[in-house]
Amino acid sequence: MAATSPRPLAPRKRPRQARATATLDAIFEATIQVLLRDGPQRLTTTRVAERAGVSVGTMYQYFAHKQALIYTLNERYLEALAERIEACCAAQHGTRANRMVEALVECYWQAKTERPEVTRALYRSVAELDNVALVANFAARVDRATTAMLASASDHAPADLDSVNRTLVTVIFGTVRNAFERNLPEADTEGLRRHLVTMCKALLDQTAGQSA
Amino acid sequence: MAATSPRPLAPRKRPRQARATATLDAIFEATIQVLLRDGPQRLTTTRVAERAGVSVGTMYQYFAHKQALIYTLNERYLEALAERIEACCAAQHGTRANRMVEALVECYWQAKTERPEVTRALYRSVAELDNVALVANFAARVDRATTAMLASASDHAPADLDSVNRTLVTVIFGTVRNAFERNLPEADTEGLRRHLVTMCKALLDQTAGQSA
Amino acid sequence: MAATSPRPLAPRKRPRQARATATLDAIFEATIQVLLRDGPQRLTTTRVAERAGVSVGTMYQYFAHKQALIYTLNERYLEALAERIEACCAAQHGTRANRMVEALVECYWQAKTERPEVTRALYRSVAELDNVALVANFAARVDRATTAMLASASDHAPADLDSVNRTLVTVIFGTVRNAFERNLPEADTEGLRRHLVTMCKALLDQTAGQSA
Amino acid sequence: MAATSPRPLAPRKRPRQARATATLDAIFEATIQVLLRDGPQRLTTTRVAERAGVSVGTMYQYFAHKQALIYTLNERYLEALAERIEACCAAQHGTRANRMVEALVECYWQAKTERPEVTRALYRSVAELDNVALVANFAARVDRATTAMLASASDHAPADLDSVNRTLVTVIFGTVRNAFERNLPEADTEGLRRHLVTMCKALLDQTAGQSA
DNA sequence: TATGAATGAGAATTCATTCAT
DNA sequence: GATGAATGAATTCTCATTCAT
Repeated sequence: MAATSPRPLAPRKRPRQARATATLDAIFEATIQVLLRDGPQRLTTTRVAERAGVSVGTMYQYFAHKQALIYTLNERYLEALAERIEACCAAQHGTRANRMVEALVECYWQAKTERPEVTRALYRSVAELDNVALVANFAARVDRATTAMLASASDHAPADLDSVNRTLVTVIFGTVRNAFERNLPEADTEGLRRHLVTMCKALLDQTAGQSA
Repeated sequence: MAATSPRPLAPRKRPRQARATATLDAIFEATIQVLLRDGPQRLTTTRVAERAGVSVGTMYQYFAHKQALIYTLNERYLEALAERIEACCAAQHGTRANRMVEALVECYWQAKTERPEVTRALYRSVAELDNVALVANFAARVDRATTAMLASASDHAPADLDSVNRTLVTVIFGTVRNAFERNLPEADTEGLRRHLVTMCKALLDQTAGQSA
Repeated sequence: MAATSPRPLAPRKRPRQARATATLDAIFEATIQVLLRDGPQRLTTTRVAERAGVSVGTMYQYFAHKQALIYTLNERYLEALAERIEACCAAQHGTRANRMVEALVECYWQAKTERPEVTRALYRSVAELDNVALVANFAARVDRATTAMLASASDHAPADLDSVNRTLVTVIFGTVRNAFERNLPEADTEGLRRHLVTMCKALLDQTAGQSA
Repeated sequence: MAATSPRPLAPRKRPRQARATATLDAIFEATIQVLLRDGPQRLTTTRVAERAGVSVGTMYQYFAHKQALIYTLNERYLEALAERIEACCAAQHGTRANRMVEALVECYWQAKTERPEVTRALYRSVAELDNVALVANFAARVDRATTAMLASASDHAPADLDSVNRTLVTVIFGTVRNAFERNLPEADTEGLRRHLVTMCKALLDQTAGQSA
């Protein structure tokens, strides 16, 4: 593909027609399928196109190069995830901190577990690209949402809100990822999640400046 | 995940001569260097060989294929890490649970942070291969060590030791990984770590069956 | 024999466009040329592609691997040869057995001698692959054709048709191959052929059950 | 190996000690085994050495290069075969032509069938090298022996001895080879052989100038 | 003399990308 | 626009041969 450097990672065209959207969706879905079936090594443009039922040429109408495809796929996924988290946070505004943490864990866990293979596939594909910007951007968005949520807690005002927030997010996201990596059985997963909530609440308790 | 064909991943020959051991070490080190400098995409056998100062042919005397190289590299790393954790756990036998957790976090954090670029490089390279077995093996070893440690605690006997142990390990390892992924600045890292210890201790407190 | 792994030997894609058919033909012809010029040892994919005036990549669009190319080349050749023999046999239906044998020797000899270098090249290339299936298939087809022909002879009904047929085919084909291997001069070839016919007729005579 | 051209194909040293002879034998036997197990494509010096229980280095003490090994192997085999045929011919001196032909077929068939896999392996390996000289030399030797035998027949003097002899040899050798290639079952083999003898005798009959 | 580690040219194969139809 | 054949640089991997020990 056009080897201009730095290469634009966004999709070439914004879909205007329904047909284009359908094609894009098919391509994204195909990418995930290939990732799952063949692994990141065998994720080739040809395979994706074939699976998506379009020609390679068509794929190149939508993505200037392969990296752009993977990038956009992850971007899309993180975008949806971020929105979900934002919604969850917004919904908890003004409630008690404990409920907030419960909701956050629930929301994230749920989002990751709905289509576990997809989660797994994307975890692997991210290693393919220079994802620093992507992840940083996602993290910033999430931080903003969770911080705002926590700040609105009716019963809690930690001494260092940012720090506590960062810990919560890092611990929750990291734990979920590790659980995936270890391939924990369903049974163990449930206990882990309860423990995780417990631990988060404990952090809130111990970092509470003064109750409101 | 990836349907890697059942190719043997172990190294082809065990080094018999001193020269061979040196060669092997050079190859491993070179792999890490290339991984750091060029990223997993540009990790080619030629590049590794060149950097290691040997010929490609030599590399293939020791590794049946590229995957085997990456696999063995990770295996080696996890082996060393496991040993370190085992030593740490052994050293804490019989102490109080709180100290144990502190030591575990300290040990793991330290191990990962000593050569952060290496850690990062390996985190990325491991996505290249079918690492289920590798990770499972490492996890089992660590679980054994930490469980034994916790069971020996002078002041603590959780109702469900295995479950608590699993949570602790998952949360600690996951948090560290996520911290790496988010590329947290040194300053924030310190606070995160203190929080993590706090949370782990809290879990121990709340799951204590009866004090000894 | 050789434990060739069960890789599909059929061509990867059937040509759909005229361009593709031309490409395929060029590749086959180039393979024969390289085989003749450089021998089976120097039959490399690069050389074939170059000679065919296409890129290596193109070759790999049509053949999954080098073996498949050689296999298909031989298959094609044997296919044509079988058709020729079948036509010859069909043309002799109902004639006298002696004429049949004459025709068969003539037909086979002719087919092999038209482009002797090609014949020689293929005899050598076939050693490269696990040709059991190929040869068996060809043999079965030929056996069917010659048996049917002999069975229709107006003047002859051997006690054991199958056995006689097998001998005739084996002797004729084997003799021709050996003549090639010994690199017999044109002059000697003529006599050999006459003798061969004589011998085949003699076999018919001596195995005749009863004349019709 | 030393790339002098034309390269000497004979073994580097004539074995003087028992040890050397044993090593040579092991190498030859290993070559055949590898040929059978892995096919001519995978016949590598390393594999042969390993199978023979010697180092590659040692192999290169005996053969200047791989071609020399294969060449010598075939040479050895053809040498033994020629000797056998010569002995057989000598033993038939002065007998009747029919007996001669019977003996020749019997002898050749026997020699090829004793270790059929070896025969098969060598048939394939010959394609690897420029065997014209080798085969020509063998053919000449055999021709001399069989011609001399036939010339001594008590009951037969063909008009054109050379021509008849050539035919006999070509037909017999070719038929046997083809039988191998077709992988004929034991049962069919027996009938084929009887037919072959019949045909050879018929040729003698029909080319007899005058009985002695 | 024997060994087997090292070599590196050369072969097979892959795959992102282009472009004529 | 869409297609898919063609491209060829880049990559993996092989193996005959050498040479220090």
